[in-house]
Amino acid sequence: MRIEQKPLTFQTVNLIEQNMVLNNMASTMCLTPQSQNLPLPLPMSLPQPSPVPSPPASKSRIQIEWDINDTIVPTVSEFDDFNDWANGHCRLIYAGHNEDAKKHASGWAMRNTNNHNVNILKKSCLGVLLCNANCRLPNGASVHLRPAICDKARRKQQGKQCPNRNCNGRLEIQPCRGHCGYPVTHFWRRAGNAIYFQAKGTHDHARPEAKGSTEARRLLAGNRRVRSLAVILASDAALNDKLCSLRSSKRPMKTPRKQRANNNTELLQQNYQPAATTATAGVAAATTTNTSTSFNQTPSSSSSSSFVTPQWSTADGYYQQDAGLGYGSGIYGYDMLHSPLSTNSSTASYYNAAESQQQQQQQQQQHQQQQLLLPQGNGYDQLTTTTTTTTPVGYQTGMNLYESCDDTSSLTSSSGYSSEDYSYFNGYVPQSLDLSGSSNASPDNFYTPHSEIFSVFDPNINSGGPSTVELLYDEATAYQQQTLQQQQQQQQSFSYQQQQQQHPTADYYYSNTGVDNVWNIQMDASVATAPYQTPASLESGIGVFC
DNA sequence: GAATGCGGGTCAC
DNA sequence: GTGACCCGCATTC
Repeated sequence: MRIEQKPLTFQTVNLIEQNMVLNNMASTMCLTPQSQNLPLPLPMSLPQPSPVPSPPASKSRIQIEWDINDTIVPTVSEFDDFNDWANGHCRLIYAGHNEDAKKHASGWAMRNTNNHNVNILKKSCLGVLLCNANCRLPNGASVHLRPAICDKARRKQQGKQCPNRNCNGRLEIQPCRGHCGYPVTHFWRRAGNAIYFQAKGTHDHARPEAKGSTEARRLLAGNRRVRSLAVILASDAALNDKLCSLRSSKRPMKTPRKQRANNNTELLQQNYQPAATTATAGVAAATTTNTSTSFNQTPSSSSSSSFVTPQWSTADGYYQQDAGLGYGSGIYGYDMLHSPLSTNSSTASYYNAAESQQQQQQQQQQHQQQQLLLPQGNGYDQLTTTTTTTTPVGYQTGMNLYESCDDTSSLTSSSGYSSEDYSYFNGYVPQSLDLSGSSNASPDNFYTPHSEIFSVFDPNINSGGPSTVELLYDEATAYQQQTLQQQQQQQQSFSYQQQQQQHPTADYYYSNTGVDNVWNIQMDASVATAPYQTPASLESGIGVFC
Protein backbone atom coordinates (compact mmCIF):
# COMPACT_ATOMS: atom_id res chain seq x y z
CA MET A 1 0.00 0.00 0.00
CA ARG A 2 1.22 3.39 -0.88
CA ILE A 3 -1.58 5.55 0.32
CA GLU A 4 -0.54 9.02 1.10
CA GLN A 5 -1.37 10.13 4.56
CA LYS A 6 -2.34 13.61 3.62
CA PRO A 7 -5.91 14.28 2.59
CA LEU A 8 -6.63 13.88 -1.03
CA THR A 9 -6.38 17.14 -2.78
CA PHE A 10 -6.24 18.12 -6.32
CA GLN A 11 -2.70 18.84 -7.15
CA THR A 12 -1.36 21.33 -9.54
CA VAL A 13 -0.94 20.54 -13.13
CA ASN A 14 2.75 20.43 -12.67
CA LEU A 15 2.44 17.80 -10.08
CA ILE A 16 0.19 15.85 -12.33
CA GLU A 17 2.67 16.01 -15.07
CA GLN A 18 5.45 15.03 -12.80
CA ASN A 19 3.44 12.06 -11.82
CA MET A 20 2.88 11.20 -15.38
CA VAL A 21 6.53 11.38 -16.04
CA LEU A 22 7.00 8.93 -13.27
CA ASN A 23 4.30 6.76 -14.71
CA ASN A 24 5.95 6.81 -18.06
CA MET A 25 9.23 6.03 -16.47
CA ALA A 26 7.60 3.15 -14.76
CA SER A 27 6.27 1.92 -18.00
CA THR A 28 9.65 2.03 -19.53
CA MET A 29 10.95 -0.10 -16.73
CA CYS A 30 8.80 -2.88 -17.91
CA LEU A 31 10.90 -5.88 -18.63
CA THR A 32 10.93 -7.08 -22.14
CA PRO A 33 9.97 -10.58 -23.07
CA GLN A 34 13.57 -11.21 -23.83
CA SER A 35 14.73 -10.12 -20.45
CA GLN A 36 12.13 -12.30 -18.91
CA ASN A 37 12.89 -15.15 -21.19
CA LEU A 38 9.37 -14.87 -22.37
CA PRO A 39 8.43 -15.90 -25.82
CA LEU A 40 8.72 -13.12 -28.23
CA PRO A 41 5.58 -11.86 -29.83
CA LEU A 42 4.48 -13.99 -32.65
CA PRO A 43 5.87 -12.98 -35.97
CA MET A 44 3.40 -10.88 -37.77
CA SER A 45 2.55 -11.18 -41.34
CA LEU A 46 1.07 -7.78 -41.09
CA PRO A 47 3.22 -4.85 -41.82
CA GLN A 48 4.54 -3.71 -38.57
CA PRO A 49 4.56 -0.10 -37.73
CA SER A 50 7.86 1.47 -37.55
CA PRO A 51 9.13 2.03 -34.07
CA VAL A 52 6.68 4.34 -32.59
CA PRO A 53 7.00 6.63 -29.68
CA SER A 54 5.12 5.71 -26.64
CA PRO A 55 1.77 7.38 -26.64
CA PRO A 56 1.04 9.50 -23.69
CA ALA A 57 -0.32 7.81 -20.69
CA SER A 58 -3.71 8.79 -19.55
CA LYS A 59 -3.85 11.12 -16.68
CA SER A 60 -5.74 10.87 -13.55
CA ARG A 61 -6.59 13.98 -11.72
CA ILE A 62 -6.48 12.09 -8.54
CA GLN A 63 -3.05 12.28 -7.16
CA ILE A 64 -2.87 9.38 -4.94
CA GLU A 65 -0.87 6.25 -5.15
CA TRP A 66 -2.63 2.99 -5.26
CA ASP A 67 -2.50 -0.26 -7.04
CA ILE A 68 -5.28 -2.45 -8.21
CA ASN A 69 -3.87 -5.25 -6.15
CA ASP A 70 -3.79 -3.29 -2.95
CA THR A 71 -5.74 -4.90 -0.20
CA ILE A 72 -7.39 -1.62 0.51
CA VAL A 73 -7.68 1.00 -2.13
CA PRO A 74 -7.95 4.61 -1.14
CA THR A 75 -11.30 6.20 -0.82
CA VAL A 76 -11.66 9.32 -2.83
CA SER A 77 -14.31 11.92 -3.17
CA GLU A 78 -13.39 13.15 -6.62
CA PHE A 79 -13.33 11.04 -9.67
CA ASP A 80 -11.83 10.96 -13.07
CA ASP A 81 -13.81 11.46 -16.19
CA PHE A 82 -14.33 8.29 -18.04
CA ASN A 83 -11.71 7.58 -20.61
CA ASP A 84 -12.56 5.20 -23.37
CA TRP A 85 -9.09 5.18 -24.74
CA ALA A 86 -7.00 4.93 -21.68
CA ASN A 87 -3.49 4.21 -22.73
CA GLY A 88 -0.21 3.78 -21.08
CA HIS A 89 0.34 2.84 -17.52
CA CYS A 90 -2.33 4.69 -15.73
CA ARG A 91 -4.74 4.47 -12.89
CA LEU A 92 -8.07 6.11 -12.93
CA ILE A 93 -10.82 6.22 -10.41
CA TYR A 94 -14.33 6.52 -11.65
CA ALA A 95 -17.47 7.22 -9.81
CA GLY A 96 -19.35 4.13 -8.90
CA HIS A 97 -22.35 5.33 -10.79
CA ASN A 98 -20.47 5.93 -13.98
CA GLU A 99 -22.23 3.79 -16.51
CA ASP A 100 -19.23 3.32 -18.67
CA ALA A 101 -17.11 2.33 -15.79
CA LYS A 102 -19.72 -0.02 -14.55
CA LYS A 103 -19.67 -1.70 -17.90
CA HIS A 104 -15.92 -1.84 -17.87
CA ALA A 105 -16.06 -0.23 -21.21
CA SER A 106 -13.17 0.62 -23.41
CA GLY A 107 -12.65 1.80 -26.90
CA TRP A 108 -9.97 -0.78 -27.25
CA ALA A 109 -11.10 -4.27 -27.98
CA MET A 110 -10.63 -5.82 -24.62
CA ARG A 111 -11.50 -9.34 -23.75
CA ASN A 112 -11.86 -10.87 -20.41
CA THR A 113 -8.92 -12.62 -18.98
CA ASN A 114 -9.23 -14.83 -16.03
CA ASN A 115 -6.91 -13.76 -13.34
CA HIS A 116 -8.49 -15.99 -10.77
CA ASN A 117 -9.33 -13.05 -8.67
CA VAL A 118 -12.99 -12.49 -8.25
CA ASN A 119 -12.43 -9.01 -6.97
CA ILE A 120 -10.54 -7.77 -9.95
CA LEU A 121 -11.74 -8.00 -13.47
CA LYS A 122 -8.90 -8.28 -15.84
CA LYS A 123 -9.08 -7.66 -19.53
CA SER A 124 -6.48 -7.92 -22.21
CA CYS A 125 -6.34 -6.13 -25.49
CA LEU A 126 -7.10 -8.01 -28.66
CA GLY A 127 -5.34 -5.55 -30.89
CA VAL A 128 -6.82 -4.46 -34.13
CA LEU A 129 -8.02 -6.15 -37.26
CA LEU A 130 -6.04 -4.99 -40.27
CA CYS A 131 -5.81 -5.80 -43.91
CA ASN A 132 -2.69 -7.84 -44.47
CA ALA A 133 -2.21 -6.11 -47.78
CA ASN A 134 -2.06 -2.86 -45.94
CA CYS A 135 -4.39 -1.41 -48.46
CA ARG A 136 -5.61 2.07 -48.31
CA LEU A 137 -9.00 3.42 -48.90
CA PRO A 138 -9.21 6.23 -51.34
CA ASN A 139 -9.19 8.67 -48.54
CA GLY A 140 -5.89 7.36 -47.38
CA ALA A 141 -7.30 5.63 -44.41
CA SER A 142 -6.26 2.18 -43.52
CA VAL A 143 -8.54 -0.62 -42.62
CA HIS A 144 -8.65 -0.94 -38.92
CA LEU A 145 -11.55 -2.98 -37.78
CA ARG A 146 -12.51 -3.95 -34.35
CA PRO A 147 -11.72 -7.49 -33.42
CA ALA A 148 -14.68 -9.35 -32.12
CA ILE A 149 -14.49 -10.03 -28.45
CA CYS A 150 -16.04 -13.42 -28.83
CA ASP A 151 -13.41 -15.93 -29.78
CA LYS A 152 -15.67 -17.63 -32.23
CA ALA A 153 -16.63 -14.43 -33.90
CA ARG A 154 -13.06 -13.30 -33.99
CA ARG A 155 -11.96 -16.45 -35.68
CA LYS A 156 -14.55 -15.82 -38.29
CA GLN A 157 -13.23 -12.37 -38.81
CA GLN A 158 -9.72 -13.46 -39.47
CA GLY A 159 -8.92 -14.46 -42.95
CA LYS A 160 -11.92 -12.77 -44.37
CA GLN A 161 -11.38 -10.77 -47.44
CA CYS A 162 -10.62 -7.17 -46.92
CA PRO A 163 -13.79 -5.16 -47.03
CA ASN A 164 -12.19 -3.15 -49.74
CA ARG A 165 -13.27 -5.17 -52.73
CA ASN A 166 -10.46 -3.94 -54.85
CA CYS A 167 -8.04 -5.27 -52.36
CA ASN A 168 -7.09 -8.88 -52.32
CA GLY A 169 -5.86 -8.67 -48.82
CA ARG A 170 -7.18 -10.57 -45.91
CA LEU A 171 -8.11 -9.40 -42.53
CA GLU A 172 -5.66 -10.32 -39.89
CA ILE A 173 -5.39 -9.52 -36.29
CA GLN A 174 -2.54 -7.41 -35.22
CA PRO A 175 -2.22 -8.47 -31.64
CA CYS A 176 -1.47 -5.99 -29.01
CA ARG A 177 2.01 -6.34 -27.62
CA GLY A 178 2.11 -3.17 -25.72
CA HIS A 179 2.81 -4.60 -22.35
CA CYS A 180 6.23 -6.04 -22.45
CA GLY A 181 5.34 -8.07 -25.45
CA TYR A 182 2.02 -9.06 -24.04
CA PRO A 183 -1.31 -7.46 -24.59
CA VAL A 184 -2.11 -4.36 -22.69
CA THR A 185 -4.17 -5.28 -19.73
CA HIS A 186 -6.91 -3.41 -17.99
CA PHE A 187 -7.97 -4.07 -14.46
CA TRP A 188 -11.26 -3.11 -12.98
CA ARG A 189 -12.15 -3.20 -9.39
CA ARG A 190 -15.12 -1.96 -7.53
CA ALA A 191 -14.63 -0.67 -4.05
CA GLY A 192 -16.94 1.52 -2.10
CA ASN A 193 -18.48 4.15 -4.26
CA ALA A 194 -15.72 4.08 -6.79
CA ILE A 195 -14.57 1.95 -9.64
CA TYR A 196 -10.86 1.61 -9.90
CA PHE A 197 -9.26 1.21 -13.22
CA GLN A 198 -5.68 0.40 -13.92
CA ALA A 199 -4.05 -0.08 -17.26
CA LYS A 200 -0.74 -1.71 -17.84
CA GLY A 201 1.06 -1.24 -21.07
CA THR A 202 0.83 1.06 -24.01
CA HIS A 203 -1.01 -0.04 -27.08
CA ASP A 204 1.35 -0.53 -29.95
CA HIS A 205 -1.25 -0.61 -32.62
CA ALA A 206 -3.85 1.56 -34.17
CA ARG A 207 -7.10 2.00 -32.52
CA PRO A 208 -9.76 -0.33 -33.69
CA GLU A 209 -12.86 1.13 -35.08
CA ALA A 210 -15.31 2.35 -32.59
CA LYS A 211 -17.46 -0.24 -31.07
CA GLY A 212 -20.53 1.45 -32.33
CA SER A 213 -19.55 0.90 -35.90
CA THR A 214 -20.01 -2.77 -35.49
CA GLU A 215 -23.49 -2.12 -34.43
CA ALA A 216 -23.92 0.26 -37.27
CA ARG A 217 -22.86 -2.35 -39.73
CA ARG A 218 -25.29 -4.75 -38.30
CA LEU A 219 -27.97 -2.24 -38.81
CA LEU A 220 -26.72 -1.76 -42.26
CA ALA A 221 -26.45 -5.39 -43.05
CA GLY A 222 -29.99 -5.49 -44.21
CA ASN A 223 -29.77 -2.21 -45.94
CA ARG A 224 -29.02 -2.37 -49.59
CA ARG A 225 -27.58 1.03 -49.46
CA VAL A 226 -24.82 0.23 -47.14
CA ARG A 227 -21.96 2.60 -47.46
CA SER A 228 -18.42 1.80 -48.04
CA LEU A 229 -16.15 0.76 -45.34
CA ALA A 230 -14.52 4.09 -45.49
CA VAL A 231 -17.73 5.88 -45.02
CA ILE A 232 -18.80 3.58 -42.32
CA LEU A 233 -15.64 4.16 -40.47
CA ALA A 234 -15.76 7.83 -41.10
CA SER A 235 -19.27 8.21 -40.02
CA ASP A 236 -18.70 6.00 -37.12
CA ALA A 237 -15.85 8.09 -36.06
CA ALA A 238 -17.91 11.13 -36.62
CA LEU A 239 -20.59 9.91 -34.39
CA ASN A 240 -17.99 8.76 -32.03
CA ASP A 241 -16.48 12.13 -31.64
CA LYS A 242 -19.72 13.89 -31.46
CA LEU A 243 -20.90 11.66 -28.75
CA CYS A 244 -17.73 12.36 -27.00
CA SER A 245 -18.44 15.97 -26.94
CA LEU A 246 -21.88 15.34 -25.67
CA ARG A 247 -21.30 12.59 -23.30
CA SER A 248 -21.66 14.51 -20.14
CA SER A 249 -25.05 15.82 -20.96
CA LYS A 250 -26.56 12.70 -22.24
CA ARG A 251 -27.05 9.32 -20.78
CA PRO A 252 -30.71 8.92 -21.28
CA MET A 253 -32.42 5.86 -20.15
CA LYS A 254 -31.37 2.83 -21.97
CA THR A 255 -33.44 1.81 -24.88
CA PRO A 256 -33.77 -1.69 -26.10
CA ARG A 257 -31.89 -2.23 -29.28
CA LYS A 258 -34.96 -3.00 -31.31
CA GLN A 259 -36.61 0.05 -30.00
CA ARG A 260 -33.55 2.07 -30.85
CA ALA A 261 -33.78 0.96 -34.39
CA ASN A 262 -37.37 1.91 -34.52
CA ASN A 263 -36.69 5.21 -32.94
CA ASN A 264 -33.86 6.18 -35.14
CA THR A 265 -36.05 8.24 -37.33
CA GLU A 266 -37.36 10.03 -34.36
CA LEU A 267 -33.92 10.67 -33.14
CA LEU A 268 -33.16 12.48 -36.27
CA GLN A 269 -35.62 15.04 -35.31
CA GLN A 270 -33.80 15.84 -32.17
CA ASN A 271 -31.90 18.99 -32.18
CA TYR A 272 -28.31 18.93 -31.43
CA GLN A 273 -27.83 20.24 -27.98
CA PRO A 274 -24.27 20.96 -27.21
CA ALA A 275 -23.14 19.88 -23.88
CA ALA A 276 -22.47 22.55 -21.39
CA THR A 277 -19.63 20.55 -20.19
CA THR A 278 -18.35 17.46 -21.80
CA ALA A 279 -16.94 15.27 -19.25
CA THR A 280 -15.72 12.58 -21.50
CA ALA A 281 -12.13 12.05 -20.93
CA GLY A 282 -10.00 11.53 -23.90
CA VAL A 283 -6.68 9.99 -23.64
CA ALA A 284 -4.71 12.34 -21.60
CA ALA A 285 -1.98 13.76 -23.64
CA ALA A 286 0.72 13.94 -21.16
CA THR A 287 4.19 13.92 -22.46
CA THR A 288 7.28 12.50 -21.15
CA THR A 289 8.98 15.75 -21.78
CA ASN A 290 6.93 17.35 -19.13
CA THR A 291 6.66 20.41 -21.23
CA SER A 292 3.01 20.32 -21.64
CA THR A 293 0.65 22.77 -20.42
CA SER A 294 -2.58 21.43 -19.29
CA PHE A 295 -3.88 19.93 -22.40
CA ASN A 296 -7.55 19.69 -22.09
CA GLN A 297 -7.40 21.22 -18.79
CA THR A 298 -9.00 24.25 -20.06
CA PRO A 299 -9.09 27.30 -17.93
CA SER A 300 -12.80 27.22 -18.05
CA SER A 301 -12.66 23.96 -16.34
CA SER A 302 -15.79 22.48 -15.04
CA SER A 303 -18.54 24.26 -13.44
CA SER A 304 -19.46 21.32 -11.41
CA SER A 305 -16.38 20.92 -9.42
CA SER A 306 -13.26 22.75 -8.86
CA PHE A 307 -11.51 19.50 -8.91
CA VAL A 308 -12.93 18.26 -12.07
CA THR A 309 -11.55 19.58 -15.25
CA PRO A 310 -13.41 18.29 -18.20
CA GLN A 311 -10.90 17.50 -20.80
CA TRP A 312 -13.30 18.43 -23.47
CA SER A 313 -14.97 21.18 -21.73
CA THR A 314 -14.89 23.47 -24.67
CA ALA A 315 -15.46 23.02 -28.27
CA ASP A 316 -12.08 24.44 -28.94
CA GLY A 317 -10.53 21.38 -27.60
CA TYR A 318 -12.32 19.21 -29.97
CA TYR A 319 -9.79 19.05 -32.63
CA GLN A 320 -6.86 19.62 -30.52
CA GLN A 321 -7.66 16.48 -28.81
CA ASP A 322 -8.39 14.78 -31.96
CA ALA A 323 -5.26 15.84 -33.58
CA GLY A 324 -2.99 15.39 -30.72
CA LEU A 325 -2.75 11.77 -30.26
CA GLY A 326 -1.03 11.24 -33.46
CA TYR A 327 -2.66 8.10 -34.56
CA GLY A 328 -3.88 9.67 -37.66
CA SER A 329 -0.60 11.19 -38.49
CA GLY A 330 1.10 7.94 -38.86
CA ILE A 331 3.03 8.43 -35.74
CA TYR A 332 1.93 5.05 -34.70
CA GLY A 333 2.45 3.62 -38.03
CA TYR A 334 -1.05 3.81 -39.26
CA ASP A 335 -3.08 6.39 -40.93
CA MET A 336 -6.36 5.70 -39.51
CA LEU A 337 -9.43 6.84 -41.14
CA HIS A 338 -9.75 10.38 -40.36
CA SER A 339 -12.27 12.98 -40.44
CA PRO A 340 -12.70 15.90 -38.24
CA LEU A 341 -15.24 13.71 -36.73
CA SER A 342 -12.99 10.87 -36.43
CA THR A 343 -11.48 9.60 -33.36
CA ASN A 344 -8.46 9.04 -35.40
CA SER A 345 -8.11 12.19 -37.22
CA SER A 346 -5.15 12.30 -39.43
CA THR A 347 -6.24 15.36 -41.21
CA ALA A 348 -4.11 17.54 -39.12
CA SER A 349 -1.11 15.55 -39.88
CA TYR A 350 -0.90 17.20 -43.19
CA TYR A 351 0.41 20.28 -41.57
CA ASN A 352 3.52 21.01 -39.80
CA ALA A 353 4.24 23.10 -36.83
CA ALA A 354 5.86 25.92 -38.70
CA GLU A 355 2.73 26.45 -40.62
CA SER A 356 0.36 26.18 -37.81
CA GLN A 357 -0.03 29.85 -37.18
CA GLN A 358 -0.77 30.56 -40.75
CA GLN A 359 -3.15 27.72 -40.73
CA GLN A 360 -4.94 29.14 -37.82
CA GLN A 361 -5.44 32.39 -39.57
CA GLN A 362 -6.69 30.59 -42.58
CA GLN A 363 -8.91 28.51 -40.48
CA GLN A 364 -10.35 31.51 -38.83
CA GLN A 365 -11.06 33.03 -42.17
CA GLN A 366 -12.54 29.84 -43.31
CA HIS A 367 -14.52 29.66 -40.17
CA GLN A 368 -16.02 33.03 -40.84
CA GLN A 369 -16.92 31.95 -44.29
CA GLN A 370 -18.41 28.82 -43.01
CA GLN A 371 -20.45 30.67 -40.50
CA LEU A 372 -21.94 32.70 -43.25
CA LEU A 373 -22.87 29.63 -45.14
CA LEU A 374 -24.12 27.40 -42.47
CA PRO A 375 -27.66 27.39 -41.33
CA GLN A 376 -28.19 28.19 -37.73
CA GLY A 377 -29.77 26.03 -35.19
CA ASN A 378 -29.15 22.79 -36.87
CA GLY A 379 -26.12 21.88 -34.98
CA TYR A 380 -23.83 22.18 -37.85
CA ASP A 381 -22.65 25.49 -36.66
CA GLN A 382 -21.62 23.83 -33.53
CA LEU A 383 -19.42 21.56 -35.40
CA THR A 384 -18.07 24.37 -37.37
CA THR A 385 -17.05 26.11 -34.28
CA THR A 386 -15.28 23.16 -32.99
CA THR A 387 -13.55 22.74 -36.24
CA THR A 388 -12.30 26.14 -36.90
CA THR A 389 -11.39 27.50 -33.58
CA THR A 390 -8.38 25.36 -33.49
CA THR A 391 -5.45 26.93 -31.84
CA PRO A 392 -2.16 27.19 -33.59
CA VAL A 393 -1.10 24.00 -32.06
CA GLY A 394 -4.40 22.38 -32.52
CA TYR A 395 -3.59 20.72 -35.70
CA GLN A 396 -1.29 18.06 -34.91
CA THR A 397 2.16 18.71 -35.90
CA GLY A 398 3.83 15.73 -34.56
CA MET A 399 4.59 14.13 -31.33
CA ASN A 400 5.75 17.29 -29.81
CA LEU A 401 2.25 18.46 -29.74
CA TYR A 402 0.93 15.74 -27.62
CA GLU A 403 0.78 18.00 -24.75
CA SER A 404 -1.59 20.33 -26.38
CA CYS A 405 -3.88 17.81 -27.78
CA ASP A 406 -5.90 15.03 -26.64
CA ASP A 407 -7.26 11.94 -27.96
CA THR A 408 -10.79 11.58 -28.67
CA SER A 409 -13.00 8.89 -28.17
CA SER A 410 -16.06 7.79 -28.13
CA LEU A 411 -19.12 6.41 -28.60
CA THR A 412 -17.37 3.32 -28.69
CA SER A 413 -16.98 1.70 -25.60
CA SER A 414 -19.85 1.28 -23.56
CA SER A 415 -22.13 2.94 -25.66
CA GLY A 416 -21.35 1.12 -28.72
CA TYR A 417 -24.58 -0.57 -28.68
CA SER A 418 -26.34 1.79 -26.45
CA SER A 419 -29.15 3.89 -27.47
CA GLU A 420 -27.23 6.96 -26.59
CA ASP A 421 -24.91 6.25 -29.39
CA TYR A 422 -27.61 6.95 -31.79
CA SER A 423 -29.37 9.52 -29.77
CA TYR A 424 -27.27 12.50 -30.31
CA PHE A 425 -27.63 13.35 -33.85
CA ASN A 426 -27.40 16.87 -34.77
CA GLY A 427 -30.76 16.66 -36.14
CA TYR A 428 -29.88 18.82 -39.03
CA VAL A 429 -31.67 17.94 -42.13
CA PRO A 430 -30.16 16.81 -45.38
CA GLN A 431 -30.72 20.18 -46.85
CA SER A 432 -28.08 21.55 -44.66
CA LEU A 433 -25.76 19.09 -46.11
CA ASP A 434 -26.19 20.58 -49.44
CA LEU A 435 -24.15 23.43 -48.29
CA SER A 436 -21.25 21.18 -48.21
CA GLY A 437 -22.46 18.95 -50.89
CA SER A 438 -20.72 18.50 -54.10
CA SER A 439 -23.39 20.10 -56.11
CA ASN A 440 -22.61 23.64 -55.22
CA ALA A 441 -19.01 23.77 -54.45
CA SER A 442 -16.01 23.94 -56.54
CA PRO A 443 -14.56 20.57 -57.34
CA ASP A 444 -11.32 21.84 -56.12
CA ASN A 445 -12.69 21.75 -52.71
CA PHE A 446 -13.53 18.17 -52.82
CA TYR A 447 -10.84 16.14 -54.30
CA THR A 448 -8.79 15.53 -51.37
CA PRO A 449 -7.62 12.30 -50.00
CA HIS A 450 -11.07 12.04 -48.58
CA SER A 451 -13.03 12.95 -51.58
CA GLU A 452 -14.64 9.63 -51.83
CA ILE A 453 -16.61 10.51 -48.85
CA PHE A 454 -18.59 12.80 -51.02
CA SER A 455 -19.07 10.43 -53.83
CA VAL A 456 -20.45 7.45 -52.16
CA PHE A 457 -23.98 8.50 -51.91
CA ASP A 458 -26.37 6.99 -54.23
CA PRO A 459 -28.19 9.69 -56.09
CA ASN A 460 -31.35 7.97 -55.17
CA ILE A 461 -30.37 7.54 -51.67
CA ASN A 462 -32.72 10.04 -50.27
CA SER A 463 -35.53 9.23 -52.52
CA GLY A 464 -37.37 7.59 -49.77
CA GLY A 465 -36.31 9.98 -47.12
CA PRO A 466 -33.19 9.71 -45.11
CA SER A 467 -32.80 6.88 -42.76
CA THR A 468 -31.04 7.14 -39.52
CA VAL A 469 -27.95 5.62 -40.90
CA GLU A 470 -28.03 7.78 -43.92
CA LEU A 471 -28.17 10.85 -41.88
CA LEU A 472 -25.47 9.50 -39.76
CA TYR A 473 -23.32 9.30 -42.78
CA ASP A 474 -24.50 12.54 -44.11
CA GLU A 475 -23.55 14.13 -40.92
CA ALA A 476 -20.10 12.75 -41.19
CA THR A 477 -19.93 13.78 -44.75
CA ALA A 478 -20.96 17.30 -44.17
CA TYR A 479 -18.67 17.71 -41.33
CA GLN A 480 -15.77 16.17 -43.05
CA GLN A 481 -16.26 18.19 -46.12
CA GLN A 482 -16.12 21.30 -44.12
CA THR A 483 -12.72 20.43 -42.90
CA LEU A 484 -11.65 19.28 -46.27
CA GLN A 485 -12.35 22.67 -47.56
CA GLN A 486 -10.17 24.07 -44.90
CA GLN A 487 -7.48 21.69 -45.77
CA GLN A 488 -7.64 22.63 -49.35
CA GLN A 489 -7.15 26.19 -48.42
CA GLN A 490 -4.06 25.39 -46.56
CA GLN A 491 -2.26 24.77 -49.81
CA GLN A 492 0.27 22.87 -47.89
CA SER A 493 2.09 20.36 -49.91
CA PHE A 494 1.75 16.92 -48.75
CA SER A 495 2.68 14.39 -51.30
CA TYR A 496 -0.39 12.40 -50.82
CA GLN A 497 -2.53 15.41 -51.13
CA GLN A 498 -0.63 16.58 -54.11
CA GLN A 499 -1.26 13.38 -55.82
CA GLN A 500 -4.90 13.84 -55.37
CA GLN A 501 -4.78 17.32 -56.65
CA GLN A 502 -3.15 16.17 -59.80
CA HIS A 503 -6.44 14.64 -60.68
CA PRO A 504 -8.86 17.28 -59.75
CA THR A 505 -11.61 15.60 -61.59
CA ALA A 506 -11.03 12.19 -60.23
CA ASP A 507 -13.84 10.66 -58.38
CA TYR A 508 -14.53 7.53 -56.57
CA TYR A 509 -17.62 5.51 -56.60
CA TYR A 510 -18.81 2.90 -54.30
CA SER A 511 -21.14 0.16 -55.09
CA ASN A 512 -22.64 -2.58 -53.16
CA THR A 513 -24.67 -5.32 -54.59
CA GLY A 514 -26.40 -5.83 -51.35
CA VAL A 515 -25.78 -9.49 -51.71
CA ASP A 516 -22.54 -10.05 -50.01
CA ASN A 517 -22.32 -6.68 -48.43
CA VAL A 518 -18.97 -6.10 -49.96
CA TRP A 519 -18.14 -2.75 -51.28
CA ASN A 520 -16.55 -1.73 -54.46
CA ILE A 521 -14.39 1.28 -54.44
CA GLN A 522 -13.98 2.36 -57.99
CA MET A 523 -12.57 5.29 -59.69
CA ASP A 524 -14.73 6.85 -62.29
CA ALA A 525 -13.33 5.63 -65.55
CA SER A 526 -14.51 8.69 -67.31
CA VAL A 527 -12.16 10.86 -65.46
CA ALA A 528 -8.80 10.29 -63.97
CA THR A 529 -7.33 6.90 -64.42
CA ALA A 530 -4.19 7.23 -62.46
CA PRO A 531 -3.97 4.70 -59.72
CA TYR A 532 -4.57 5.87 -56.32
CA GLN A 533 -1.40 6.13 -54.43
CA THR A 534 -0.81 6.22 -50.82
CA PRO A 535 1.83 8.43 -49.37
CA ALA A 536 3.99 5.40 -48.98
CA SER A 537 3.43 4.28 -52.48
CA LEU A 538 4.17 7.70 -53.73
CA GLU A 539 7.49 7.52 -52.11
CA SER A 540 8.21 4.20 -53.59
CA GLY A 541 6.65 5.01 -56.87
CA ILE A 542 4.34 2.09 -56.66
CA GLY A 543 0.74 2.65 -57.29
CA VAL A 544 -1.88 1.13 -55.13
CA PHE A 545 -5.17 0.32 -56.60
CA CYS A 546 -7.16 -0.44 -53.56
C1' DG B 1 -25.27 -13.75 -32.84
C1' DA B 2 -22.28 -11.31 -30.18
C1' DA B 3 -20.67 -9.11 -25.97
C1' DT B 4 -19.72 -9.84 -21.42
C1' DG B 5 -18.67 -11.89 -16.94
C1' DC B 6 -17.28 -15.82 -14.52
C1' DG B 7 -14.59 -19.66 -13.46
C1' DG B 8 -12.09 -24.17 -14.29
C1' DG B 9 -8.08 -25.61 -16.18
C1' DT B 10 -3.39 -25.76 -18.45
C1' DC B 11 1.11 -24.13 -19.47
C1' DA B 12 5.39 -21.52 -18.98
C1' DC B 13 8.37 -19.06 -16.19
C1' DG C 1 3.06 -17.93 -7.27
C1' DT C 2 2.14 -15.34 -11.25
C1' DG C 3 0.64 -14.35 -15.72
C1' DA C 4 -1.23 -15.62 -20.12
C1' DC C 5 -4.37 -18.16 -22.42
C1' DC C 6 -8.01 -21.62 -23.67
C1' DC C 7 -12.41 -23.20 -22.98
C1' DG C 8 -17.25 -23.62 -21.55
C1' DC C 9 -21.25 -21.76 -19.44
C1' DA C 10 -24.68 -18.28 -18.33
C1' DT C 11 -26.59 -13.84 -18.95
C1' DT C 12 -27.72 -9.87 -21.47
C1' DC C 13 -28.61 -7.14 -25.43
